[in-house]
Amino acid sequence: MFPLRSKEEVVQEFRIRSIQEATMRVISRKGMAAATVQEIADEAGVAKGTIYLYFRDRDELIEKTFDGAMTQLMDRIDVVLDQDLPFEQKIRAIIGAKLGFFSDHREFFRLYLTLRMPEGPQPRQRRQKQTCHPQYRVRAQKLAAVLKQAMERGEIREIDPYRLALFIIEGSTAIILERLTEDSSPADAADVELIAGLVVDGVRKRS
Amino acid sequence: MFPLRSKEEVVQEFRIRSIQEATMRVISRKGMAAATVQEIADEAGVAKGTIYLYFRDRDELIEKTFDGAMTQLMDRIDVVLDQDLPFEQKIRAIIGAKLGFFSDHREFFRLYLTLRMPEGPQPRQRRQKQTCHPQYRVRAQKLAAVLKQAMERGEIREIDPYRLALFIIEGSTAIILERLTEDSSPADAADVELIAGLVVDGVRKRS
DNA sequence: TGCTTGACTGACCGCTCGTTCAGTGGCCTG
DNA sequence: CAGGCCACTGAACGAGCGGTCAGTCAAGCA
Repeated sequence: MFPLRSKEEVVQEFRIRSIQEATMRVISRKGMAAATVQEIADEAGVAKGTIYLYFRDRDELIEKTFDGAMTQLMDRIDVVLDQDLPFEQKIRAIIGAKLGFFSDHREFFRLYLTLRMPEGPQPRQRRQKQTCHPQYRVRAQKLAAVLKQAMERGEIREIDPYRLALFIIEGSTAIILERLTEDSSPADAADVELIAGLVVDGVRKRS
Repeated sequence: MFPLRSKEEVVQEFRIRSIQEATMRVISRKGMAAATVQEIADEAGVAKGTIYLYFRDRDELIEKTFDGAMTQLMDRIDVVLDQDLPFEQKIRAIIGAKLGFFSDHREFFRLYLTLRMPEGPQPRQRRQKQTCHPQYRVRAQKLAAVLKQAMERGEIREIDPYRLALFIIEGSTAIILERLTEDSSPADAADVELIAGLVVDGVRKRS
């Protein structure tokens, strides 16, 4: 009979979600650098000051927004990575998960593009803090581990696993992002098949 | 006996080159958004005002700097694309050209990362103008045309050529950029071979 | 119903950075 | 050598931003 969350907590969560969703929309419209706190506030239907009740500063807002979405994506993929499947099916499942996620969160992609790049070699930037995450490398390493396993099992040939992981991730991401800019894309399954086929067989004709 | 360029022209060209090179260095250090005109001027050893003698504004400076480097890269690749070579050799040559270019211009990569992304759907941005180039798409289309040719000749199997082009470009770029962050990379030829092998055969074991 | 509380507001502040332009000094010309 | 020219300088300007905080007001309580 006791409510799990008090009324205040519910309101608070709602605010945070509203603001984060507005952040995603604005960034996907204007890009990361051009997204102002004022515009995010307008989009969320709150005053600028309200944002600072829930987030320390602009950087924390963007970081938390990104992390939230990224965690969702990672969770979907991790489920697949941890399953014990033959290589080809695993690739299909991973690509499918990724593709589905980007379809569900079309606004996310601009943010993703801006933040996935490797962190700068220099100690600190001025305008945007060290938001550029190591997550990207962690993800690639996780995939690399799976690929290495497949090599040890003899399912695929021996290639530098980390490079292979990068190749698969970026190659497939390119196609998935392309889908987002298209008016009408082929069925999800068709592009999953296309990418999986490329990874497995390359461009070589199948016999 | 008449000099091809007057003294003034030489000085002018020298200035422009100095400033553009400084721009690349600063952007590669700080990233695009955090690179200020003041720091670029300091790096080039001129006063801030001098930059505005040669470039209308910051956007033109960055755009011209990017275009210059990009044109060099495109020229290198176009030479290969227009040659009449069997598919595998062509892929090797293209990747080799790209890889060589990024080795020669390590500072370029940060700029490249920032600007290659697809242009925003919205009419105009605030901070940075519509600098995001269609060049990226043009390049992908050019490669797609070559791939289509190869399909018609029966050298490779039938796949959506544009998607295939994106996959190859982004996949290979990921590995090439990775090289730039490594302390010591394998020989150029080794990575060219790795990428070409992935494109041609995928991960399938060769018989 | 009057009072208290605190979530929310938005005008304001300080600061950064792109851009300008009056001033300077070195170079060429007559 | 005098004088004009002009590439160059950097202090100053103003736009625009992130962040603040005194004030507002609706909801809950006594």
